[in-house]
Amino acid sequence: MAPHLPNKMSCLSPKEIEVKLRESGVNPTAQRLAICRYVLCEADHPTAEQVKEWADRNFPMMSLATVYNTLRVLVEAGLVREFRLPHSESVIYDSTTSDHYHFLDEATGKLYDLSTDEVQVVSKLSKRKFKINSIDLVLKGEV
Amino acid sequence: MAPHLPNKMSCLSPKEIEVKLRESGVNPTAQRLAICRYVLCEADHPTAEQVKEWADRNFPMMSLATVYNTLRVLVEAGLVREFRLPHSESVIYDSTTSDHYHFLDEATGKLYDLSTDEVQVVSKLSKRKFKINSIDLVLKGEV
DNA sequence: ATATTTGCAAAGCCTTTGCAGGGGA
DNA sequence: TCCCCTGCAAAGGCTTTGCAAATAT
Repeated sequence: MAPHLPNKMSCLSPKEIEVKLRESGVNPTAQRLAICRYVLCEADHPTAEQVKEWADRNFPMMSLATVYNTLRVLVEAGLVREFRLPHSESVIYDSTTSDHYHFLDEATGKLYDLSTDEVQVVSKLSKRKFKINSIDLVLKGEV
Repeated sequence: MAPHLPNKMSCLSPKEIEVKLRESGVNPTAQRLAICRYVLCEADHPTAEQVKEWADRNFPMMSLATVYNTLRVLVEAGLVREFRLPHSESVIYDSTTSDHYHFLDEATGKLYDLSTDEVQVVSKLSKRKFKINSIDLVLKGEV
């Protein structure tokens, strides 16, 4: 029923996450590892607030600033992408780093990943005039 | 060079704007007419701040709250759409109410309208499972 | 007279930043 | 040691809201 999740880094071990951080030039501190365990594996398009709530339950004493700082570090390292939905104020963090799109269930607010096989964007724009670097696509409707 | 603008309500007369407001169930006050003159005709994907700057120049003594309130009224009346770009904090108001997409020139920040002829979204999702109500598409790159 | 609308100021929400203390290499 | 990280609190940007005065019907 749900579209499959393209290239999501699901269920990496703590050790694998640590390696991943090092490879990306990020110092693997305890807080960063913890947030990665949640954001890269367990979470599904979380907001910073949801990460903070998770931390309060699973890694007490982490400040909100650290949550935001860590998420920014992960984004800069390319391990996570961030974006906003058109009508939401919060940034959403996405651990799926390959090209993909989104389907927003307007009834529940749940966000599904869509592969570039399931949905395609066809441009008839002159490639000489328009150089496309990336595509943000959100289909909105009901599942 | 720029893609053509689909269905933009360009250069309506004040009288036509007034009629449009009434038809949409919006009381045509002086402030609302003024903002509509800018947003529906002159402006190009303005933010609330840009509307306020325009008002300061052309319709002094209009408060920021009135700008926001009026924009919300216009959105609720369906005369204007609002959305946010993935990496911007500000809401953008769009007077083009027919289906269309956007191209963001990452070098300049300028936003172009794209018609659904110029760019198409092809869904291979089961129509039984996914009912698509609307599509938000932003191509990012350089012109 | 009654209902809307305006405008100021204050609050709200999400996010970032300054700075001091603390930890790892 | 030295550098980076953490965390608190304060500030920042954008938007909304409470309420009284002004306006329109």
